[in-house]
Parts: sequence; structure tokens; C-alpha cells
Amino acid sequence: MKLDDIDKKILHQLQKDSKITNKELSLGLNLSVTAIFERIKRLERNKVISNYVALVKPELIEKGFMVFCQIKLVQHSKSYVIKFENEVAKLQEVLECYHVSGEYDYILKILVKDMEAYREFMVTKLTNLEHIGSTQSTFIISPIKSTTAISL
Amino acid sequence: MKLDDIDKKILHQLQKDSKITNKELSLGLNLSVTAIFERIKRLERNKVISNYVALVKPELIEKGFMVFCQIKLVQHSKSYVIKFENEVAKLQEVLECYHVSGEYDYILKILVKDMEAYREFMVTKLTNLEHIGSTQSTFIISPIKSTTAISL
DNA sequence: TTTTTTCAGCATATGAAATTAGATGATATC
DNA sequence: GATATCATCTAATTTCATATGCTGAAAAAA
Repeated sequence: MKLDDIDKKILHQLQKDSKITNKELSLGLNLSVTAIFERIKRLERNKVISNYVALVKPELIEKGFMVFCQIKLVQHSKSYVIKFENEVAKLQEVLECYHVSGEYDYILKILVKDMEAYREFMVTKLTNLEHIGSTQSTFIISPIKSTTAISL
Repeated sequence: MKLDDIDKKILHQLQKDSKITNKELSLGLNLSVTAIFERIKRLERNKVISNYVALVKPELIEKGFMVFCQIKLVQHSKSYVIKFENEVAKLQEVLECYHVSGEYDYILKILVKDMEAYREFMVTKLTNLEHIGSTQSTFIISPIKSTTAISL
């Protein structure tokens, strides 16, 4: 799907604040409300916009402890990889998971209540996954800039 | 601010889909529309909900190249740290930035069009920041699980 | 060139949702 | 026991998203 400048401006606004009304957008972009409406619908139909979410401050919901966990698999055959990826995606503490280049295979962004909860997560959930080799945890001291949507 | 179970359920829904109507929420939670409305307003007032955003597929807006970049500062006095953090927050390629424990001081999540754009970003923007020591880039081969809101 | 089709936009209308206002009952406070 | 506070309710109002049908420009077909 092709995006023109107007589409990009609309996306830009909706990424900053999806509660902006079509009218406000139309004023800023010199289009009618209907035109804006139809463009947004088109962006949604084509899955350029995948969905709309509320961003919640993690520290306010008793989840103030964020960790980047790097993981090495012991084996990299397709079936192992797929199994690992499926399992890890199910863990609700895992906000994000990426297959990456470099020394480790995966980087996970993990959010829990505190260090104790993290220990529990490691011992009972993460290291229970098969084929996991070594892991390395990097603790977040302070978020400087963040757009992460947090799950309860 | 204290959150009861109803607040948490509301947050949980809004994090999955902020376009859900108060009526739908009220049906699921056996409350009136007004009660839901007041609770959400309260969550917004208290900044538990910081804002609402549209999630956009990065590959569809010509930004398919994501990188974790770890950064070490040469010096850690307060004024340097603050200056670095301010500057880095302004860079639109930087989606997220965290002050972390371990060998490096910061982890940045960066999103650009491609490897060439990343090189350009490193050379012209990142390494231009003062007090930067070494950096290490980890490239994302494939996102397995992700909730990241992308900026154009 | 002329005609037709397609498409993006527009104004207007309407139904649904958000928001406001006022009433009620429960719980805490003096 | 009286009063204040708070969350909730119902009902009224306002605002917004969305559907409909029209218009003109550009593209395609004749």
C-alpha cells in the first residue's frame, strides 16, 4: 500500500495521540472530516495501523522492574527455534522478544514487580523452556525515553 | 493511587484495545457506563494511563530495520549524563532509551529504514553526541513478540 | 475528441457514544 | 446521630463517528 504525505501526517498524529478527533485532524490538514475518516479506515483495512492501545505507566501498576534478558539456545534446528519462540511469546512477563544477531540469539524485554519476582520468573518459567543455553540479564535503572505498552 | 480489581480489568482491556466503548466495558464488568467513564477519567488524571496511541507496522512505513545499540559514556558526572539523556531523547530514530546496569550504560532501541540509514544515523547523529565512549550494535533479525509503537 | 468510469473529495444527516447533571445510597468522620 | 464524601446510578445533552449521496477531476475507453 502506498502512503502519501497526508497519510504519513495522519499516522504521525495518531501515534502521538489516537484520541485526536477527525475534526481536529481535518483542521490541521485542510481536508474534510470525511476525507480524514476514509483515509484512516483505509489505513486500518490495510493493517498499516494494527490497533489502538492505552499506554500505562508500569511503576503505577506494581510493575517497576524491567530487564533485558539475552538468551542463547543450545541448538538451532528449525523445530527447536519455533518451539522456543512459541513458548516465549506466551509468557506475559515478556513484553517483547526479538531474534537478533551477535553473541546471543534472542533479546527479551521483561517486566515484573521486583527483583524477587524476576528471580521467580527465571527459575520457574524461563529456564524451564527447553534448549536454553546461557542467559544474561541487564537491569534497567531508569527509563529515559519509552513508548512501551505495558500488560498487566 | 490505589487500583482495585475493576481498575485493573479496565486497564487490561484498554491496553489490548483502546477503542473499546465504555458500554462494552460496562457490560463485561457489571457497572454503569458512567461508572466506567469516571474510573477511566480518574486513571487519566492520575497519569496511570499516560496516553493513547495507534500502533503502526514498521515494515509498512519503510522502516524495517531495528537495532539495539548499547552505549558507554566516557564520563559519568551528573551534567554529562543529563546532557546525553536530553540529546538522545530528541532523536526521532531512538524509540526507547534506558539507563542500565552492566558493562554498558545505556540501551537504545533504534528504528530506521535500512542498514545504510543506520550507518548514517550513527555517523551523523549518535557519535556526534558528546562524551560517548564505545557502542555496540545488535541487529534484529526478526521480531517474535512486540508491542512497540513506531514513530514516523 | 468525446464519453464513460473511477476516485477522492465534499456537505449533510443520523445513530451511537461520550459526557454532564442531578439523585441515591453506602461508608467514613465529627 | 448528623454530616460530609464518594462511587454509583438514571436520564438528558452534546459531540463524534459513520453512512449516504453529490460533485468534479483525472484516467480509461470509445
